[in-house]
Amino acid sequence: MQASHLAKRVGVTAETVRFYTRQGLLSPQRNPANGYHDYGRHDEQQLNFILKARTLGFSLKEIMQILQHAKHGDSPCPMVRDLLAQHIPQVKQQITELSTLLTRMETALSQWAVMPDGVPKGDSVCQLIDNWQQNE
Amino acid sequence: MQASHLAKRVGVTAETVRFYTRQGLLSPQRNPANGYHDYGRHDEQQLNFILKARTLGFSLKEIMQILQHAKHGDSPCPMVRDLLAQHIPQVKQQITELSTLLTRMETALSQWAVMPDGVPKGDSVCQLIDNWQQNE
DNA sequence: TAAAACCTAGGAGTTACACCCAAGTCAAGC
DNA sequence: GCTTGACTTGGGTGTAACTCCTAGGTTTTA
Repeated sequence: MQASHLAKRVGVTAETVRFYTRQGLLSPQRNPANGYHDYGRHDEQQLNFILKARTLGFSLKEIMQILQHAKHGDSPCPMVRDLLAQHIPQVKQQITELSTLLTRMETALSQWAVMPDGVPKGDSVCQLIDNWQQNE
Repeated sequence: MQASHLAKRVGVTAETVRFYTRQGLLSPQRNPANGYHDYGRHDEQQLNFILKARTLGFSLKEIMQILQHAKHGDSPCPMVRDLLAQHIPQVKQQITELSTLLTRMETALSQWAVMPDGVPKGDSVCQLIDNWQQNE
């Protein structure tokens, strides 16, 4: 199976398949006739694994480690649990930060609604921002 | 004023000051004696502007455009309002995506609590992920 | 005077791809 | 047999906002 064929089957671009291959996340055999990558059932399974792991927030680097663990015959499951447990507070943190940012943005926009535009003068660039106070 | 001095005054690292300078966001004069950057009151004002804009979610590229607008003598305020208004739905979208991810992660973790670790066999890498269903 | 602490320009590393390139391959139609 | 189009390959670039590092020059301090 060629890269684009596998890509279509699992619903990603051929670029992504080639990228994962270059990164060593997929290790297809070669077609000796032309040197093309030859993806098989195992590669498709592994690609699906990668995509599910991505959906759960694992990075490619982490997925690589999981795959290598598994190739050694070790159960990667404890590592997978640990990583996921570590990710959760990080995602919460990101959500908190973005929520704070959103509030800040909405507050600023509503404050600016009643402020006039100004022409830059002196060291002032934009009075909306220059005079904006970070009151949280 | 040297980079590290300005950096301390506004509360960023000297690296950041140098980075902004290289990017053209700051344009300090030069000390003719040694070729060092010489930051003045205007640069400090502009750096504070950049940092406030960053706090409001503006990218360096956008800040660059705002600064260039202002340098032309045009009021950047309408652009600033527009950009901020455009950013708000994007941030909301990010929050939504992260919240979905968080739910997915927490659901998986709790489901996995009652599943045993498995040793990789056949084309299976990690049964936790392999058998994980994306039911949302 | 020598070490410590600064400065400079430039390049690399971070993430997960997307896009582009030149060169080779292959199936189809004429 | 030949062209055309669609594929493949490896390798390189670009993305955001820095941080870190290098090599070489400068300034300050003991």
